[in-house]
Amino acid sequence: MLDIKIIRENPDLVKKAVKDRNDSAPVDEVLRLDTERRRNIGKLDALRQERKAVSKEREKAQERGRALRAEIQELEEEVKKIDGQLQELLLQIPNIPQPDVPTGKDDCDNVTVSTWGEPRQLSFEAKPHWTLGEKLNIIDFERGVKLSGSRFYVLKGMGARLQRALITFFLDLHTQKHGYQEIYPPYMVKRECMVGAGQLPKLADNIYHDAEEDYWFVGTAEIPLTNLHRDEILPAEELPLYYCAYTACFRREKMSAGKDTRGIKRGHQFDKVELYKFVTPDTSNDELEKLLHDAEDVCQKLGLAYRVRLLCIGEVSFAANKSYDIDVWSPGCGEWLEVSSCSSCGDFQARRTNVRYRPEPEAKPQFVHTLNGSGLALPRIMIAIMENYQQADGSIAVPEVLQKYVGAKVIK
RNA sequence: GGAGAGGUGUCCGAGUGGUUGAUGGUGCCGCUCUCGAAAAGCGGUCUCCGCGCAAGCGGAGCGUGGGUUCGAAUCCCACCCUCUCCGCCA
Repeated sequence: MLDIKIIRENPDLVKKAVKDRNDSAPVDEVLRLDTERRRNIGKLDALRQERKAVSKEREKAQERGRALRAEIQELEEEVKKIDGQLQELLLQIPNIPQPDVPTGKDDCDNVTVSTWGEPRQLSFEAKPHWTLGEKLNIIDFERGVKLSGSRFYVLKGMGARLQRALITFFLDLHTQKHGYQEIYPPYMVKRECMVGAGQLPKLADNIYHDAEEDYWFVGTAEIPLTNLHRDEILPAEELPLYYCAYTACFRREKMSAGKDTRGIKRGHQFDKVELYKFVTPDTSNDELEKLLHDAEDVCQKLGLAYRVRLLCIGEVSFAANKSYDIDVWSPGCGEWLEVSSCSSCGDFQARRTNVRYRPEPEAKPQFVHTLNGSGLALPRIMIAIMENYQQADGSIAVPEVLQKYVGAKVIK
């Protein structure tokens, strides 16, 4: 959520951001309601002031009191209505991109800012992971479909083991080497958490939801982590806070119907280790770079070639003001796989969740800045490992850092 | 799910219709005292909204949302959460 004052004072800046994102958020309507709201609050406060004075005179002024009550109630309802509308619209306005975010509308306009390693050349014809997975009997697509339908699969034996090894490896690396605290959050959260993280109201179509209890299934650990300190004023000395969390992630993938239906690249359920930071505003730019490096480090330790892309405005997600993607090359399916997306959200999420800190002991509380990044997404990295480390006989060599976690040097 | 108890400021804990943002203690900050520290004393110390360049002025907030009243932390209704016991269960 943006500061209403910023919208009030820089309407053109906000409108440009909305337009560049191909969004249609109603900025003018927000401005109109804001004016309306302030006018009514002025009136209301004056009436309440009078009520206070009148009520002190006890029985003497009951008649005036009754009239005031009616007037106040009417105005209160009006203000409440306007407030509700304003709030609803405010929640629809996306974050304003940072100045160094390139213009553009799709993948083609993203800018590759760095690369690491050489895309692997195999001396034989690379097989896609779905072929390798079935041959090795570590991914069972048929039974996944039998249990839950399309976009589900079952990991078996060393497949399940490899995934578990990766999760543990990621968490160990981030907690022991990068300074993150491990969190195990709920996978289902309240509606207000979805709103806080910026998933609702906009992305409702893509979220699984239990209507009876109004629980919402997380599509990323970013959601519970964003809400971890909801309505808190954090002591300045506790910042920055670095958290990492492993969770399952659930996504309806309605927007991507028919896309990536083969293999394990895009399922309704997948696992991910997420990195999340609460920081002071002056440090958030540096923190984004550090976050990116922490995610890159995982790829490097796994020996996977990758490129880092700075996303253009059209590709930056609703709550973010700047994002980098990490794409890993995978020779089997022959594509760059997005294994991580690292974003800075400024105070956008902190406003929605009301997370603040006090810069100085007596100072007024200020909103913190938040950042998030995958570290990393499991299915994509599984694909990359299987396809990059495949051998001519169809077996898969286990990257050295993973061997102690997997308990084997080769999956065959 | 059933029965009971309870939700007030950093925390503890008063307050059951009328200057109560809210007694008191505690914590925190400043000052006094001291060679220094402790103790003691004095003062300050919540958040949000509106108006204002600012100083400041006004409004709102006692789990949440409604209601009664000239006036509600205090009365009424609904819901949420915590604790204890019972039931059920990984």
